[in-house]
Amino acid sequence: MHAYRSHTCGQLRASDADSTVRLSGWVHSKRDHGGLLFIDLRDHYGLTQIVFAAGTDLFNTATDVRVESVITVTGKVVARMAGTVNPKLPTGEVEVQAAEMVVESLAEVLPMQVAGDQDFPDEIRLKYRYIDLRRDKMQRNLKLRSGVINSFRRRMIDAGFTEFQTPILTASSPEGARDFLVPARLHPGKFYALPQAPQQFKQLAMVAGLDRYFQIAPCFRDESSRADRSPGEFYQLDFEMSFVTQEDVFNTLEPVMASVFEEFSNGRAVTKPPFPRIPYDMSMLEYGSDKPDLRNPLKITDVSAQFAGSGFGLFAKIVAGGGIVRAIPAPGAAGKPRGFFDKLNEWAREEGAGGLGYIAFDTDGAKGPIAKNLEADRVEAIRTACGLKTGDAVFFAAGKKDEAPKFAGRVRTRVAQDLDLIEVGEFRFCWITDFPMYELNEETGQIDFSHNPFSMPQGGMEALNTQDPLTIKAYQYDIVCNGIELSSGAIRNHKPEIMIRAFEIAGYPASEVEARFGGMLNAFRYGASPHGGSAPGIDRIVMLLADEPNIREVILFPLNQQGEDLMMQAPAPISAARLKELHLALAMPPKVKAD
RNA sequence: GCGGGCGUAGCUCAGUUGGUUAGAGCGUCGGCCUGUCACGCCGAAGGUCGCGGGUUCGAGCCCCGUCGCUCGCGCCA
Repeated sequence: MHAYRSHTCGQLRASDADSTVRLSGWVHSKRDHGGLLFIDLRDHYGLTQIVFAAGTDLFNTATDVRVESVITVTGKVVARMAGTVNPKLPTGEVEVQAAEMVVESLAEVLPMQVAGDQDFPDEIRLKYRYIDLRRDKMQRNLKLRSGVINSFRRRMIDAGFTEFQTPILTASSPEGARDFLVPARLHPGKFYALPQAPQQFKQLAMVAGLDRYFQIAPCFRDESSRADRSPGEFYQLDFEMSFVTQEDVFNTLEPVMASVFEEFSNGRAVTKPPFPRIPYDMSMLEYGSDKPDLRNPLKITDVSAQFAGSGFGLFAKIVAGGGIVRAIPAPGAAGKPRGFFDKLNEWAREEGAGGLGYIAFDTDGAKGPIAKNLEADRVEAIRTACGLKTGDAVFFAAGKKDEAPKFAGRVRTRVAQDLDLIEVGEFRFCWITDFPMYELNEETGQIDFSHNPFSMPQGGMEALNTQDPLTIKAYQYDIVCNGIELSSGAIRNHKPEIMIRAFEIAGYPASEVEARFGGMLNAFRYGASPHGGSAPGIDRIVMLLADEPNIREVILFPLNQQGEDLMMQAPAPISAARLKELHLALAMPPKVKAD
């Protein structure tokens, strides 16, 4: 066995000239000049140019080695001649004159190229992920991911937290998503669930007196993927604290989050703590979303009153029928050509809205179909309510009470994009607070939990017993950055009697609560500290910092959108013998053939 | 489950109003080249235009169906 590298491919500098070195790595690119051959040798640390002189066996061997083969080269480091220095490479002042070469591994013709910046389809990238990962961008993203996790871990420990591991084979948790299940061989007909989050375990850790827990926790949910949501599995910075109020949780996480982002932001501005706290109701009104992108300066106003009983019959009718009208400002848009407004109207129809009305406040008065029919004093009232001046325009999202606010939010995003108002290169954080405890299920007419049933209701038992359930808020909060929800969290309900009452309102009898969550309820009967926490998503944070539009770009070996691993061929059928051992029988849907 | 986009050489893409033998770059193979660094130059191979059906004298292009990938909705408290 020969010796491998004495240096990495990113290491050599002018000061190393005249020393003899040995480098190992991948053939990144070859430039064959007939009598002279250059190879850029690549490893995790960088590129170094190797020179092969003509007329030797070594030269012929090197000529035949395909790109992405792995070689070890021994030779002398020489300073490059004037005019041949490559300023783009840190090692560009030197090159290695090859004297010996060992071919460690020959590469066949590649399904995708590593050098260059050509794009390849995800199917190929995922099937040959080990080649895709050789590319510079992927190496940088994964190093960033490691750095972010390391930084979180250090800062959490510095903040007095201790890291613990919670079980992977566990029982179904109350997160509300579909579980991944694992058959229990020793218990026929029974299944483990993979944790959707370590929710109950971290709460039990608080009851155990561990005071401040955190974990870089793997979580598993059997739900559809999105660009910012990987199918199946993801990682959270899961943490929980005893004897804290909501403000204590905010004050603990904010400096950790802000400093991790500052550490890796590359000069992009980061919101300084304290982050803005926006109550859920206000967020839905002003931003039309519970995860507002604060880089977008536009704010929505409710103008239902201005249209009630007005001359603009369409909106007047909507308001009379219990609907609402929201106004989205479009600063400076009054001068835009008719096509600008038509295009948005067409977009709104594609979005399923009736259309997108507008008023343009031009120098010679209010313009547009709505302004023609709406009384002048009402037009002026809208202008004032929205804080608009001459030259501005305003769009209207009108509809049902539960639909119009969200549509207004999409209009807000779209208008800001079209007017180029979103400040890129910034990280704008906020907390969304005071989520409703319950919501009305439109289909069944019943009252459901709107978020986490284990949150403490604001007002406690008294609120549960005296208030209209739909007006009760929870100590439940989200942290949002640039319109992306990084995490939900809550002050938990640690009182069994309040929990049973809270479930009773949502239609669950005490017996069922005891049956499903008896473990945790019991724990709360033997002395439970009040506690709360949160769990920011690691993948999304790295995605934001890496400025990547898709979460797969920051995951080592991601699944595709269908939840398949094209490289490892998962999921895969299992043998009849294994099925028998697990006491399972398949009942295939008619469309799918068992393969 | 539903909707949008895409599917042409190994890869990225072009392909006119439906009209002769479907093109380019990268990659591959062969040849030339001693200072390149995405080297350059010459040449070659490589195509079931995702699949099936239809319209037409004629389909990569139009229509219907279907499959795959992707983005979104539902779902994800």
